[in-house]
Amino acid sequence: MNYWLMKSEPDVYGIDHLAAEPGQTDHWDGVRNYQARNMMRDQMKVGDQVFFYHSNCKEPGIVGIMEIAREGYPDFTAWEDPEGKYYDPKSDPDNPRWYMVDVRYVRHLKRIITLRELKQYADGELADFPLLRRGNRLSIMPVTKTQWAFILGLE
DNA sequence: GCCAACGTTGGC
DNA sequence: GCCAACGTTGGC
Repeated sequence: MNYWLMKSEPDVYGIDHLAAEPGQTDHWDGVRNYQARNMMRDQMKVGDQVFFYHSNCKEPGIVGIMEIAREGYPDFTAWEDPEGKYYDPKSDPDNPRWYMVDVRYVRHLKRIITLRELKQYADGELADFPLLRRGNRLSIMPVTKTQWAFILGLE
């Protein structure tokens, strides 16, 4: 089993949105970055555990856990609505450029583990954690089993 | 709202 | 294939 972290802006789609979905499951659409796409398309497996991270907000940090419910498949938001935010004329059903996965809500953390707190371990236990790397902008990143356990231990 | 960092685009 | 221009991300 693999571990991941996925970012979303809570004003756009936060963990409470996911928890309120039917079956507490939804597709993770709108990723338009090749590295992130490759992880969803090629590496994520059903049952993988994922940290839900709130970005671009007052208190950025890890707010909960979800799991992969369906493995990579074409992101139809690239073509369903030409006026849509995620429309990309270079992607179509016959030759999809973008992929997504389905995620299922597991639980909220007992408290938000903030980016500020995680940074305290940037030179220690979380030295290789991509989230803390300078200038990092990846919206999806792998988490090692060790990092996963350490972060959950902070809860 | 600012702006540093980074990815993508497109002219050459 | 280089690289300047541009757009986006995301912390602060």
